[in-house]
Amino acid sequence: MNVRGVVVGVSDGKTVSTDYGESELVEVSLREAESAEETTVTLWGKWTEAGALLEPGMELAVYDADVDEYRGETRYTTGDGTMVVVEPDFIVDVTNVRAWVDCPRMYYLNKIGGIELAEPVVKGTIVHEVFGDLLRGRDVEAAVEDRVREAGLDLGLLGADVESMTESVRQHAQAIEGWLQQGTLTERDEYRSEQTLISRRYGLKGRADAVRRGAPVELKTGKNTKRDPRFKDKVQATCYALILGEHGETTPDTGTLLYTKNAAVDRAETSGDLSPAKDFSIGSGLLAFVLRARNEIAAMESDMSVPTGYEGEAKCEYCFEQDTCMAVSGRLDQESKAGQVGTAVPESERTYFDRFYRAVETERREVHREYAKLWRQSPEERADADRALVGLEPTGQRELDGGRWELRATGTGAVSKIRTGDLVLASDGDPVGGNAELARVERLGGADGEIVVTADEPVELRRLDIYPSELTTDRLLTALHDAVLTQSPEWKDPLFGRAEPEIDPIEETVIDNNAAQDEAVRMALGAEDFALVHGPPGTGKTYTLATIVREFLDRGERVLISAFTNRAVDNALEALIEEGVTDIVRFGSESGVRADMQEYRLDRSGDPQRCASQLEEASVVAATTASCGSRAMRTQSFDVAVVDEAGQLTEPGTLAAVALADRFVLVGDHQQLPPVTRADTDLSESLFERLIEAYPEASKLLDRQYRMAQRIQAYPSREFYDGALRPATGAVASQQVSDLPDVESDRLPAHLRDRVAFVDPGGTQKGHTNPAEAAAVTDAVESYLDAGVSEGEIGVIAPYRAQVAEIDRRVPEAVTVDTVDRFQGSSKEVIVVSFVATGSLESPIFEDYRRVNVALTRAKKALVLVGDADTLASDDTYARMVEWAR
DNA sequence: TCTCTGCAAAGAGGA
Repeated sequence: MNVRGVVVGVSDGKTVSTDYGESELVEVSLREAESAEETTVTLWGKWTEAGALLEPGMELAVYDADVDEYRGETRYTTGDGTMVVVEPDFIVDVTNVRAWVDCPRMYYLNKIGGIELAEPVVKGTIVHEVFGDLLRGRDVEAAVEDRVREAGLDLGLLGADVESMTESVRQHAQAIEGWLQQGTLTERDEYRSEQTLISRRYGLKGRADAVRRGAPVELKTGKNTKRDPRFKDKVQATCYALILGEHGETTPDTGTLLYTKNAAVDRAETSGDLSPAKDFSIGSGLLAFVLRARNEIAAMESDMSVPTGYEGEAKCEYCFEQDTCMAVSGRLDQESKAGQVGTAVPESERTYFDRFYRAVETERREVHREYAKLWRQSPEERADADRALVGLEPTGQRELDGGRWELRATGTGAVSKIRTGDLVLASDGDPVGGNAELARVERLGGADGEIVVTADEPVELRRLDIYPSELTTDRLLTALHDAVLTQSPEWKDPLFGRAEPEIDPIEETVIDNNAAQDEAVRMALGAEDFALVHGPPGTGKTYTLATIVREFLDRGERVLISAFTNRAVDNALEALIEEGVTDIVRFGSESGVRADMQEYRLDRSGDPQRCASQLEEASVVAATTASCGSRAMRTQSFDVAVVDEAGQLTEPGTLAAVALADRFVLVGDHQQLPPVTRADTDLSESLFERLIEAYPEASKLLDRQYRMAQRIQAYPSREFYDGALRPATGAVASQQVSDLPDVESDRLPAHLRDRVAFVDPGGTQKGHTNPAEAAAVTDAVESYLDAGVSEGEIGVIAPYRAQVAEIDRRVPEAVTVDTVDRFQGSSKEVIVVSFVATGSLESPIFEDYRRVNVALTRAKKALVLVGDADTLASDDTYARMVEWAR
């Protein structure tokens, strides 16, 4: 029997005499998830360790428990083959179990500090890729050369020599080949490389290097002359065996570790066992052990405590990370088995670190909840199936040069969040238990409805799921680590309120036709610590940013340009190029960078020296904040970081960029959309907003807007900018649709002749759509088209994606229809907004008034609001908006 | 049923 529920209470452990001698037991009372009834589970023997980890409120799953009838009530007890899982919804990565078994503190250090760029790591990555290539039947020489080439930037930053790296990788590859040949298995079908494995049952995920006849194979590029694999390596392979057992009919009873460096060890000098491949047997004891280790991690993460190292058996004197461990322990004043060195950062910084650490980890839990959506199979459970495209019909697959596969299918035409360029889980219909591969979306919803993805292995393409990645959360932690632990006290002073930011604006005028922009530039150039540029819609903040960057460059400074989204980074670059700056390196993935910026993109493959010097010698580097946290970018330092759309960035997200520089300039608008987070935590407020409130004198408001007619900007200015916003010129103030070529405003219906109009079609909200509003929006759009406004000059904004789809069906294709969130940053001559809500404004989407600000301020010459006037009037802010618009 | 973008991930070493 399986039982799962929330822990209500845990008894003290006790020792009892049984037929088999003395035994330990712990009793756990659970409220069952299914029945909501209370029941008791008795944990025996080693499973009592789980009892020690449990706290009321935590979840527990017990699989294959024995059932007892005790005084008429059903009780459960662990027996042969029972598996106990603490907090099963917390998805632990297999490599983390490996690190934890080695030393729990190592797990924590890896998490907060990331793994630094180092030659063994880069070589390891290359050899793993070659391993995959060989399993897929690729020629060794070609694979080695290609994979070394691809690591060009990393190798260059390390100053590594290509020839010796290639030679070394070749030796490792030969060890792999030797192993492949000596096996009796020759058919490729027996192998499966780099398989993504996700366990719902045990709360585990990972990528097995290879699976051979259903058993895990792990590649290690180190040497091991013992006969047995290293324990932590066995643990890793056993985790994969556990997951494979869940998905297949049986749990594999052996695993293989492949130590490829053994092949290069001089036989004359070593007496040990130099065969690279070492098999080991996987018994029930080891399977239960790895699960208990996984449980320890899940329990520790549940209360977010910090491991000390005493939890494990590791000997600090043998540990390569001993120095790092002591330094981190010292700086954060954490208890540590290795001890502490150095002085602790001030208490306020430790509190700050802790506060944001918890916020990021809370966010991580929300990412984990998205895994649960992967295993919802039935249509009813797929209520929010916009995270997946299901019911695809495979239409073909072919092998590409370099061993990857192109997979094709036709879709059902359903809408989802999946977009071209996304990393997704491509599967045969079951992303968890079936055949699934990480894949890249190459094409989506062409005219023929065909979907094209590329993956390492062929899969019958029947379903695509968004792959919940922890990359962002991981990088927020490393940014926090870098800022708090490695920056100087002086750098941190104003961030922690110990000193006012110093600004000595430069004297000379830079922008002579806009006083606020000019002052912003002069402040930014004269900032000792940081300066803040507050740019409401249409105030030329991107131009101001580009001018700031150009001025810094003229003074010989090295500048980092960053923003949360690729789009914002590319926009900033575009403005900089217009300023005549072209000595630029755009750091980012091919799919992320806009087509017209590809020529500036750093090619990370090729000659190491060339790759590295392109990055190191660039006076301007542009990257998203997520990329700023990458290993390569963390090796770089800048005089100044200039961050655009800073109001959209979490505090640690901003730190990822600014921690790479001596000083920084944040450009943004905290009255527009805040950072996107899943959980409501300290991450919801941007660093920009915090600093602008703490140090208004370090900020400059750009108060002249070049976008909206005066009639349009009136309400947003009053409501969101204390009335400080005004049109830059008379022409801006008085613009109207009849200014557009071939537009005759007398052809517009009377109610649309004003620059701002309100239409109440009297519809009813249905789910997240309102068909009557969609029709009214379409009418308004048609009216403007009839009056001569061209399709590309009209935009439609709705709060929900469902309504966006509803409207999109009805209007010509060249009319842009999108959610508020995705419209931020752009503008149109004519904007029509659909509010959807009728009856009540009780939806979180209406709570944040900044969203309305964004919607209204996209319009230049005409703005039409379509909504239910009575409903909107039920909220003061919206009531004022209706009054203004009517 | 709220909105959303980033990211390949996992990769090493030795008493």
